[in-house]
Amino acid sequence: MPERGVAGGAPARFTIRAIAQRAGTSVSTVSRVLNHRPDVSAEMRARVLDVIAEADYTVNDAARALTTRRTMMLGLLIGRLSSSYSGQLLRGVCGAAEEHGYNVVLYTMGDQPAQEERSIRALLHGQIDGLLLVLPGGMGSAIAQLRARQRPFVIIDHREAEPWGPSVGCTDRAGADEGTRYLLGLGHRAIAAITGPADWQVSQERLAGYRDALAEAGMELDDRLVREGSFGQRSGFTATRALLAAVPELTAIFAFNDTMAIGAMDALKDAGLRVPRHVSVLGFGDFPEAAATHPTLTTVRQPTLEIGRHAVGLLMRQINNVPGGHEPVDLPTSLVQRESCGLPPATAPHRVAAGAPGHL
Amino acid sequence: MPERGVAGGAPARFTIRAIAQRAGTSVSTVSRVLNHRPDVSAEMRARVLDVIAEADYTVNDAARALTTRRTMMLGLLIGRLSSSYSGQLLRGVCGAAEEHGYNVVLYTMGDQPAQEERSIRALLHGQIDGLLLVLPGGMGSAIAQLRARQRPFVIIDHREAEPWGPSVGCTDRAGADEGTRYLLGLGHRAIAAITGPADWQVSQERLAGYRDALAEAGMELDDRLVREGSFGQRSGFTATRALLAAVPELTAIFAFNDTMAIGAMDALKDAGLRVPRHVSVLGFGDFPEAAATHPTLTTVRQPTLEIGRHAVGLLMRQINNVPGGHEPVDLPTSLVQRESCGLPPATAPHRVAAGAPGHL
DNA sequence: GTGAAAGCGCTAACAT
DNA sequence: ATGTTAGCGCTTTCAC
Repeated sequence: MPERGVAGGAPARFTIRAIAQRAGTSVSTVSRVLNHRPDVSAEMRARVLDVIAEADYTVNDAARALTTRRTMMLGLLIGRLSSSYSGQLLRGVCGAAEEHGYNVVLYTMGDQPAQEERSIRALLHGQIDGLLLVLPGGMGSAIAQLRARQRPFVIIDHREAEPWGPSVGCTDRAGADEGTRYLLGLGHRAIAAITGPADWQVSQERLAGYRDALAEAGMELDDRLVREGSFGQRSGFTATRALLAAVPELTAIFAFNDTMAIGAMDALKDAGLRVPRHVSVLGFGDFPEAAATHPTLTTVRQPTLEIGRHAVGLLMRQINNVPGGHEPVDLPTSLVQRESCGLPPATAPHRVAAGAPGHL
Repeated sequence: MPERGVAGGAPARFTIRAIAQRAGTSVSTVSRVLNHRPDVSAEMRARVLDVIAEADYTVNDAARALTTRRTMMLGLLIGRLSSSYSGQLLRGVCGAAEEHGYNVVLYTMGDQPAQEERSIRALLHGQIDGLLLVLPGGMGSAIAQLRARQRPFVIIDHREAEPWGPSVGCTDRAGADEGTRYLLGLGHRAIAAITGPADWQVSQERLAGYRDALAEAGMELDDRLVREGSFGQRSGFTATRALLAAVPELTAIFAFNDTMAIGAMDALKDAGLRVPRHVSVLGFGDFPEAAATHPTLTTVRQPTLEIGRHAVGLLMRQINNVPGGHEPVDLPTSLVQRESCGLPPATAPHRVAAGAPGHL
């Protein structure tokens, strides 16, 4: 419940008029100084600046927004805030926004559906100048509304069905392809995949890339080797256990994000297997913790920070009516080789020799 | 560089005046309807609402902010966005803000010092109605400025020197005390501590709690058992290695946050030691991943989400001129027992028997 | 219960 | 280079 009008808001402050009077000039001149306009004499500028400093004056952004029709605020609508992914994205978005003189308003979706309404309303109300949407999938109606209203928006890590709108993602499919080929190149043949939620577009793309690589090597996708995860660590753990039980001969696991890869390594170690000696683990994302695990995680780098930056750039183009920037963009992924992938063990299945089954 | 005035901003929309005309009434009546005022006849309200719906009208928040002197926006200034801690906090803050009809503007500090200036400027400019500050330490000048201007603010997880300002944290000292006593109760005597950065207040508090518990048990703090970490996973890993080398007889490690605890478990496993059979590990925070590690992490729960919620509550009181809420508040910590702590091994040092030194 | 009118503090023509 | 003035779209007295 909004508590509007409950009591007085901000304390009274100086206005541009007061500054003008004290400086013995007009409000427009003060405004010019405030906005760094060139057409003010040096001495006048200095005088005004002096008065401003002395009075400890600050402009009223609400008034400015009312006349300029710009709030200098961007919105960012995002779901699961807890993940490492979101942290990176936030950093990219905030950093880039700042460079454009913009601030970022955060809208979290929580668990409720249709929570995106708040952010869209804000955009429509002119509280923000543009909106960045991080959507796992669906949500077409919200997009349609924004499009109909012609308000600036950019979708992150998701591409709508045609007609395409402005979006920024990465080469998920090619990245998964490259990762899988890397594993194949090392000599692995039984490569398991722990996917993300099936209805997320990125999961589908990465699975397609995985399949591409197998096909290229003349192999088919083996259903026993594919498990659906939730992008959470626990799901990587349990999927790996199931995989180990069902397909003892596997020598590599490709987790479709780093968090699940960490869970997978946990499960492997727990089963008495060493990474990468017995089983190689490949992640996707290159989250900050990928470099902190032990062994460090080899992973397909998702340029999350750059995606955030790029999305802001596109949004700024729309806000400033610069042509272009309305088409989907995919930033390149890259393979980051660390310690968690190696040659497959000479003899398989090695599980038998390794012993130490853990408390399965 | 702000791109103000580069081109037209938002497209023209309906105004309250247009709605009034179409509904055959006055702007004030429309305003009353908009603000759910009771003094409007039912039929008039219905008529206005109809017109609003038909015209797809939305209020202009900038204009509203100008007259009410309220933007319905809160600021949140925070450093390291990548940590799990910040994700939890963001969720708490955003959720609580929403319940008050508020949105949250994010200000990240990045690496630059004095980056807090932007958020404070925003508060002073009336772009936000209040500011939440997450500060590791110091930053007294910023606080002083806010205090001098009488603008609403609340500090999170840090308590200023007297005169105290409004702040919300948790019982770090008591929590560390309880955690250490738990370990002592299990029979551990050689309990190592991996602290956070020495200049962070929370590090100091937790260290004091650790010392309290030892003192209570008639023990003194052993310098060899205390290592300074950075709250990052890697630092937990390296600190544990150093600890293992220096004090082979240690049977428990108390990491001052969960991230370092995870790094510690990694190092332990890498050295061929089982958790908790050979060494117990206790964390601090109860971050989401604490329940996802293997073994799951026993930890001192820091009510991060609640801290965020509580801070918002305090801020709202200030904004609404409700008395109180200007003193420091510490929310209670609690011990979450999971799997990573157990009895110390019967014979120590067990390292000798365990073998498998890893690639130290 | 409803309407008229006065701002909120700023920017941006337009004049000089 | 500087000043005058008309809004931006809303809320809010104050009349009626």
